[in-house]
Amino acid sequence: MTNKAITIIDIAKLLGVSKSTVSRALKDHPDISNATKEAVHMMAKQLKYKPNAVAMSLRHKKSKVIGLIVPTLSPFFFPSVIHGIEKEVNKRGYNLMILQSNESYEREVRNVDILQSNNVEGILVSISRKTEDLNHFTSLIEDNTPIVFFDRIPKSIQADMVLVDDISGAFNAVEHLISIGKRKIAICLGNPNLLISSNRLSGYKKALKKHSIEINEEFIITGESSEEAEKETKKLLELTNPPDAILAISDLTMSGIMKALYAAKIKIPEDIAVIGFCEDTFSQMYNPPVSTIDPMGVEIGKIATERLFQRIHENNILEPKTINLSSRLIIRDSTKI
Amino acid sequence: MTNKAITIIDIAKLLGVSKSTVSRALKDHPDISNATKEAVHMMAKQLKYKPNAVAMSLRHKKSKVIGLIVPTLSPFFFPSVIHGIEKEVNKRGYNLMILQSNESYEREVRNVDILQSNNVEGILVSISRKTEDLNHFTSLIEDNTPIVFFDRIPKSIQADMVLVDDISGAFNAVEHLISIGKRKIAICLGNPNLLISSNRLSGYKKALKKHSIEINEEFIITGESSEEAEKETKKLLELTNPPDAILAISDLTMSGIMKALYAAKIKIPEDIAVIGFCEDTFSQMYNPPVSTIDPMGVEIGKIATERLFQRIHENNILEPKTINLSSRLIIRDSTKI
DNA sequence: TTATCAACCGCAACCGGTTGCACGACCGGT
DNA sequence: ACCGGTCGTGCAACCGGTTGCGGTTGATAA
Repeated sequence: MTNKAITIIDIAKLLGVSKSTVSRALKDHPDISNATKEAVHMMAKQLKYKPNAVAMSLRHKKSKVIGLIVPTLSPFFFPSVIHGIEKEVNKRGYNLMILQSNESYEREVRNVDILQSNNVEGILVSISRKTEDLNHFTSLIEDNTPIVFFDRIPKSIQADMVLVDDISGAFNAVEHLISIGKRKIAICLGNPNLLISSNRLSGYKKALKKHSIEINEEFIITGESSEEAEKETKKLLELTNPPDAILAISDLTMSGIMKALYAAKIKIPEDIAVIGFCEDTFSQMYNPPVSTIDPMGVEIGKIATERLFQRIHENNILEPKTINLSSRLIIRDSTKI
Repeated sequence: MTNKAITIIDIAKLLGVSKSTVSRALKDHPDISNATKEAVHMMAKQLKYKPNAVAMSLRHKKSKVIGLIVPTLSPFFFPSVIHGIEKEVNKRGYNLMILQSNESYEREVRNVDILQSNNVEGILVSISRKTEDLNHFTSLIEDNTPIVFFDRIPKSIQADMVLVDDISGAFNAVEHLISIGKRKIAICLGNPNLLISSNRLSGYKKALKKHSIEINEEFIITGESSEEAEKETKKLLELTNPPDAILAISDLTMSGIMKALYAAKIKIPEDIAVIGFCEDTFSQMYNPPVSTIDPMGVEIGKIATERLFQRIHENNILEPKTINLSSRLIIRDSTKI
């Protein structure tokens, strides 16, 4: 937009009418005669007039923009969520402004400011690992800005939340492993600060308890990166009594686990069955394709966005609600005995 | 922002000064006395004043927003690019508005309009498959809007382009396969409308020619989806004289190829070596990890954004330039004999 | 002829900042 | 006492639209 863009004033001058007339004509206001309307529309088309969204945003305090804050854009989960969000946002004629917090509290606060400054009509957030203080969000809520948290949700705040039921997800995965005859079931966790870690762990424990399987602390390992997961898995394999199944908490850890198993020439699922919380696309890339409790990134994005627009359209007077998507267990060869 | 936000007028009233004074005080204008400045800053902090980016954008015709149009947000390539872009954009205090064309020409045109309407200061584009007519871009360029095309570039337009050298990438991949003793080399293409398909194919042919290997049309297959690639690969394997190496043109095709090879219990790389244009993260998920000509999504995003800011800062008077990143050949077990 | 009333359109304020210019106060020098 | 120059601040226009209200015109009714 470095060059001068066409404005309604240009049209008005050329047509010898006032800019208010042009404005009204362009939106078919009944006050304007058909002749004038047609002339204005013609001229607008001819000059390739494009309404200035910024000016309208200033006037209406409505920007038609939704803000999104994610901790990271690295694979695998958040890009999928964005995929789901963008579709819904676009469908409604809105646009998406994406900001990354990079797992930094300060950046997150700054990002909230930026979105406010830009008059976004609603905000979708997955909070950073470092975020403890929630003032930047509570003041947003007090300002009456529609907001929906997803996946990485704050523990104590009155607002909409969208997440998958990780506890039952892990529970089902472990029960599935038990159902195919596995009893020495390991779990590889990710970052312990994340709610998903503790939730999935508790689902894991719950399932073992139900089936009277003792919890073996040696089977609970942590791998925040693929490399770490690989290393820890190798240690698992060296145990005098190694596991016969592994539950991976994320795509990243799954990747490390599979590398370790490949390297050790473990037979999957005969020797060790494998299941993980993997986005569907990626879970099929392994050999064998791995069973998965779909983290449903795309769906989360979709549902969170739908809820946000509900808020926007109903003037933000809805009661805060937590939407718990039940996760989908997809069984593939890695757990088919 | 449903509630009334604090404006400089609020500050002005409370302090009994004019809004111009507040405006100048907030940006440390030398005309304003220190006493006034301090008072204003105090009050601003106290009221949690946030400047209205929309108003400033309207005044300055500068929005601090970069627009991005991609054909799709589905894995694998474009999310990586966005990862690279967002980092650079954010580093410079700008924000990113992301639009998807969904491979539709009409949506692409609409998206260009939207970005113009929002006064974005620059645009990054990877064009849709359907795009033949380029008027929406040429008029942008005539309007003097900084623009950089990446990856999916239009054939005839005077503008900056960023892409990886696919021809030499494919060439090097094939030479690498030859160097490990393979001569019956197949290639699995993707959408034939894409420049990357024809470029990578021509690199493939060039390498074969150089080493006096006859081109076998049976070895040139097409799989736009993973499933299609899988099916076509199976057909390859049933040939009386099947290939001893396969070059995959994308993550998606690689996924299908590997599935077919797994199913047929082909030994990789002994029976068939495999190499593909895969994002690094994903290429390591296979068993064995596959060699790859890194499509360098993140880097493309980074370089394209850097170039765009160069344009923005130098008033868009640069000569159009095509930046050809040379691709990186990463050798992993799938081609290690 | 004059009051009435649509139909059609323009004026001006507004959204929240920025900025050129003018203005008043105060100073020192002559 | 008068002039010139700083210093600090306010006025008002501007960015590009929107909109309440009021004005003009012509036709129709009284």
